[in-house]
Amino acid sequence: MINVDSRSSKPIYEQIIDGIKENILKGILLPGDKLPSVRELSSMIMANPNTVSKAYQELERQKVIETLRGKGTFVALNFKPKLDEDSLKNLKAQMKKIIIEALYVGMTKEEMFDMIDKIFKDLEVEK
Amino acid sequence: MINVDSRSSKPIYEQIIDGIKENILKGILLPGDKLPSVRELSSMIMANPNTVSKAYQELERQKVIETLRGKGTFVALNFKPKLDEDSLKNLKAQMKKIIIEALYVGMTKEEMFDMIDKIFKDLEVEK
Amino acid sequence: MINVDSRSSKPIYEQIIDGIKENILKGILLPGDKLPSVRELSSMIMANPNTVSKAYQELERQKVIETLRGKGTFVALNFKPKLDEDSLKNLKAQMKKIIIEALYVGMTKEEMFDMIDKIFKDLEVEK
Amino acid sequence: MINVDSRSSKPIYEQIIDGIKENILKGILLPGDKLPSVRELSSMIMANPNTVSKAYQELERQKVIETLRGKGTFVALNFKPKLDEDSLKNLKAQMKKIIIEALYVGMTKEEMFDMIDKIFKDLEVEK
DNA sequence: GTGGTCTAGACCACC
DNA sequence: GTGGTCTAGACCACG
Repeated sequence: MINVDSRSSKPIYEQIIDGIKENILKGILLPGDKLPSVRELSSMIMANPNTVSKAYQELERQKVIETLRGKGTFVALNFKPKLDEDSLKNLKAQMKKIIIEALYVGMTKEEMFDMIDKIFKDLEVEK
Repeated sequence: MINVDSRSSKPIYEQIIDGIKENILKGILLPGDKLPSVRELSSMIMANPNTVSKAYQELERQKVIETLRGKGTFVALNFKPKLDEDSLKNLKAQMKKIIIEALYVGMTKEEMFDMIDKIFKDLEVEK
Repeated sequence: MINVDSRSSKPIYEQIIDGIKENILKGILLPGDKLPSVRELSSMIMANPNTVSKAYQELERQKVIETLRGKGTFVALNFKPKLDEDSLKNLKAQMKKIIIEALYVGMTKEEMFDMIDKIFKDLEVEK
Repeated sequence: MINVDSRSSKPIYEQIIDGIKENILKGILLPGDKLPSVRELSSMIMANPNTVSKAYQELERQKVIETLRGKGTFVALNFKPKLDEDSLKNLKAQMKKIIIEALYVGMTKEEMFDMIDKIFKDLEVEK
């Protein structure tokens, strides 16, 4: 379900966060679904429990998941996206960087849009 | 010319690398142009010479710039982008992450394409 | 295991790189083996941690070693040599220089081939 | 006659030294031949006179060339190669490094010997 | 514990 | 003047 690559330069806790968000977007995880416990997930992906815990905490901070004390962790029921200026600016900066990199390895604008289209299709597989 | 934010979580040397690449793409820096010396740039942006040096060395490794022995550092004359598989995969992964983030703050596909268009226009200012 | 001569004109970080590559070729270091940590190696060879770090980063860039986040640095499992034109040209230039030097101190072609054979034997000690 | 690449990481004065030695080995320059003056050569190869001067001094130290005061610089008449232990050790170390590099970009022993043969043929063109 | 980044300040080779 | 290397010592993110 979640792929974690300890060789990647991306921190493992970030990989977990992104993996869970991706599963929610794809509809594999639905609002109200129970997530594996910290211990379960940490043994599934061979990671340190502290690392999984950090990811869950961050997801909870972002209100993507909810912890019900004693019952476990669940995909939030009423997640409302909020588009604040800061995150928009941030996204734009990151996107800009990627575009510059892409131009520098020789990709054209068309190839980039194709790539993005593919990513969108990939995300809608299960919806 | 190059803006560096020492409070950003992005390493300073990366900001330098990205800034220079951006200036080249925009046509502000042309092939053959001399870059400020390590010491000059380091004092311009209030950073340590070693930090600037690291950025220059990485840019040279990528063949974006060239150093002429004892004369200084210059924008490479014949930069040839080469699209290797690794960097492509990497780009796609980063793009995916950003798209997921964008969807999570409520952006639509159209808004994303708009944003990308704006970035492209921004990069062509001087071309 | 790794000999470093601080009086040599060859930079220390290069000596580290070459030493590790040699140990891998000889089979003293096997794929997956853990390398000493930056701090360990730096104290072993009486060098600054930054110097060792630089060597490790260059080896990682060449995909000779891999770092696992927070766990340490390891000999890469699946190293695939790739023969690009640049490095080939470079090798030939270096080889030419050495041959010229050798002829200048009076070595014959045969003596050179003998020397090379010896080097090959030396590298296969543990294989 | 002598090719100098200011982009190369090899110091220019070394390129001059190697270039002259190569020309002598090839027979393009014969014992007793006059070399261009420092000023002539420096303007021919677009280098700083000091750099050419340094190269000539080093060649003279190695007894490869001789300076006759007021007359100019000449290829030495009676150059005798001397194979001392130090330079042999040095050559072997350099050769070892190159061989390791070559193995690391995937060359086989045969390909290396082929490469060396080609270099020898190249050096004997004019003999 | 691990490696990654940065600073301050030094020395060197090269041009 | 230029960049390249090294040291000493600090701080941080990550697991």
